Amino acid sequence: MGISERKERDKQEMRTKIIDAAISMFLTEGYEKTSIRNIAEKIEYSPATIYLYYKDKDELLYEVQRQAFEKLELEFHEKVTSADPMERLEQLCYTYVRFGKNNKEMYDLMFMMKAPMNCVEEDETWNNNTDSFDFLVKCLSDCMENNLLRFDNVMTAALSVWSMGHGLVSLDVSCRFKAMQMDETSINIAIEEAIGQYLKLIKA
Amino acid sequence: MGISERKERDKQEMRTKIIDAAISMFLTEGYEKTSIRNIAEKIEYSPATIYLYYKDKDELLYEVQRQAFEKLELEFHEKVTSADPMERLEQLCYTYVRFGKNNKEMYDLMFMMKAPMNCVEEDETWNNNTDSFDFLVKCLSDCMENNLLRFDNVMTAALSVWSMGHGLVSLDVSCRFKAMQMDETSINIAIEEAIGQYLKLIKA
DNA sequence: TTAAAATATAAACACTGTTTATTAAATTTG
DNA sequence: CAAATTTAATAAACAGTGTTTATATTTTAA
Repeated sequence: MGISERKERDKQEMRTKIIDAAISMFLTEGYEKTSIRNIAEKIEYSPATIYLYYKDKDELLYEVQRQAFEKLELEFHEKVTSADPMERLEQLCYTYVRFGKNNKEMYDLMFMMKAPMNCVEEDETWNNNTDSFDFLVKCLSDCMENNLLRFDNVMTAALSVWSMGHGLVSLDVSCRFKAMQMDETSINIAIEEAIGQYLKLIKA
Repeated sequence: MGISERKERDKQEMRTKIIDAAISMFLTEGYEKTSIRNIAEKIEYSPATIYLYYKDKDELLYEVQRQAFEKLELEFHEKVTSADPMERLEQLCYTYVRFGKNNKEMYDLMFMMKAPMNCVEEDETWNNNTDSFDFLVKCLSDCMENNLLRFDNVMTAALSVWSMGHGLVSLDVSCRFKAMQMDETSINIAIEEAIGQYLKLIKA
């Protein structure tokens, strides 16, 4: 029965073909400005064909998000290498913010896009990013077990650290730091300073 | 020459009619899902008429943002009333976060929408929100002049405080706290805790 | 080789923001 | 007051969107 296996391979190949085109276009043009027709044109298939492999445009986004979170997690495992818990936390924070700044469009798809989150729904779909989040929680627990942090609740700690990191990145990604009359390099410096400062503040 | 004045009044009235419809629809349905045709239908005019009063859909958004920032500033002046600088900072932080949580769709238009910021352009358009930001800077300066804060640079301080506040609100608005397996009330409590915690941390 | 199943697509539907040519109304001028 | 002109509103069209359906085309099974 090699035939049905080859068919399955072909199907996966096609899905990959589509998602690769989608990724590259989402990242260069953004989600909204990328149309199914454009993706279809890029892979030289008709628009309707895409709907044989993905339910709708949102499902393309979910898959892209999945891969993006994989990439973030990989970055964590590559860059958060210290044995010292506190040093690990520092590496984690800098890695997170730099990941956002180096992959702005991707960061937008992961953490800022509101459209397909659909606050209401129950969603199996959004079991994403828990890995990365768990990574943070683990790191914070390690610090707090050794009384290295001025937090008394791990979840509040995680919420705080994440919010600080996300605040810095997302205001930058959405260009809101324009409100501060500073040039780009000054802002970049200030952002790194802010992280360092924050890390000092939360140290016990 | 009362005629041209009445015409000017009529024109303003029409602009108000349009923007009021736009606001209410942006806030209930969101910017993307609100169409010019829907707005036109609501005010019982043809879609093309709107273009006689506003250049395009983005210009509607800019006007809505302007009014939203006015509302935030008003809230600041209403709720940030203490004479004590440090107490003022606390009031400011809580006011900001609660404003975001009570006006999620509006907060999205103000601080999260990427579309019409157009990072590149020079924009006179985006002289918004500087008032609110200046309010924060003033508040922080007052604190720091009295050595009440563990910051040594006002701009870094402003960047940090804003990022923390924005991080908390925007992750909530965009439903990303779903990654933490917590119910809504727990998250709301944790957010308020995080602010209190942060304020303690930055106190000298 | 023919019948059946899987795959791809053209065409259509109901939308979108925006522009243009046309019509209707209000105002100014002779 | 009537005619000419400016102003205001719109219908219709353009080029685009996500998505569905009915129609080929190709591949597999009998």
